Amino acid sequence: MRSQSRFEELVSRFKEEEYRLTPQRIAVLRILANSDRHPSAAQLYEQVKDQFPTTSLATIYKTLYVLKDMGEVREYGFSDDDNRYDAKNPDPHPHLICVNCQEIVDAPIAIVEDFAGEVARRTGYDVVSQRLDFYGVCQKCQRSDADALGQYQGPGVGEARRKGSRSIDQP
Amino acid sequence: MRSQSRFEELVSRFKEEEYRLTPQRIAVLRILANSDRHPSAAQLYEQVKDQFPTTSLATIYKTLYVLKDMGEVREYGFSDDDNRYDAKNPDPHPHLICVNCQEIVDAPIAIVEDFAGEVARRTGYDVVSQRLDFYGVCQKCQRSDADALGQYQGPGVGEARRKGSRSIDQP
DNA sequence: ATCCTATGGAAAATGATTATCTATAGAGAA
DNA sequence: TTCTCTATAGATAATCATTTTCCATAGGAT
Repeated sequence: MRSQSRFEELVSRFKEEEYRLTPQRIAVLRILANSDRHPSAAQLYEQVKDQFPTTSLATIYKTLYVLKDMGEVREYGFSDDDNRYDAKNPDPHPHLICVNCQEIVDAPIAIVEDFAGEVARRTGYDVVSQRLDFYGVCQKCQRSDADALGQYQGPGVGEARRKGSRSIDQP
Repeated sequence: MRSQSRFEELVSRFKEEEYRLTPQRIAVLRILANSDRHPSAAQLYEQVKDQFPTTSLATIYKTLYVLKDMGEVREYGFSDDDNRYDAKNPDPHPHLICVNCQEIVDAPIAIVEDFAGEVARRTGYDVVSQRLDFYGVCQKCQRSDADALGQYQGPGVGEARRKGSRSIDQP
């Protein structure tokens, strides 16, 4: 399957760049390669701890640092929540973020390149990357929590949340 | 002019919602209404301090909290830098971010709605908001620093920066 | 003027991320 | 295998943006 090959790809990149492959790192790579949920460092930590109870958060961050350094992971910052990481597909691509269940999934949209080109043409910018996030209510939440949208009051409205409150901002 | 009326609009909103208009808050509102550079809290603080030397950062954050609560400011988070605020136009709209001089300006693009509609149609999401950031080299930097692009090595590549290092990530 | 409450300011608290330090594990050479 | 050497893991402290607390005071209404 594809995610398996992505894992092997990451392993190869580590060897290429002459980074050591430790069990903890392999665990992180495996989770990242198989996760399409864009986990946070803390979430990665929780999962790795199941296999290696003595692992520390620092190890997670160090591994992510290496991956960033190689360009194999993409880091997404949110104003109210901790960073999320996408190593399954580190190239920029649009995301869908559910304002109800907080899930982040990839948006199967290809028009992005045209859009970036249009921006470049109109502004004179040399566009090299992009970030496209769409906030909304996913289909599952539309069914199970029919008034989720009714409670939404517009961008930036509502209770402000602390940095560590495990929720995504900017609806 | 338009920015002046935006300032008055913010003042009216404060009165509407029965928030008190203190000199410090007025200073923050004035800066935000006139700034198209999406300042950080620290940058706002520096400017307000010129007029009110005893102002504290907490006051800035409290004022921003009120504005967020009213939906009159939009908060943008980056993984390596502090949050930026846009109260001039709090509705979601695309931004251009120069990877060289770090300036953030609005992208004069209207197609966004079509794009969001397309996403909604294809994914079944109830899209309520969006965030569109385009990273590139602005025209000024293309002229003054011709090899800025040559040094760019792709998304997520390069030195990782500390949270407080005054630079925007995710090129 | 008086009272009441929201606000400003200072300082402490919080929490994500990064840096430091040391013991150890990995990889290669003998 | 055994020995070296260096990179890494883990624990802990440090950093820094952001939030909270606490109290004196300013704003607005009566």
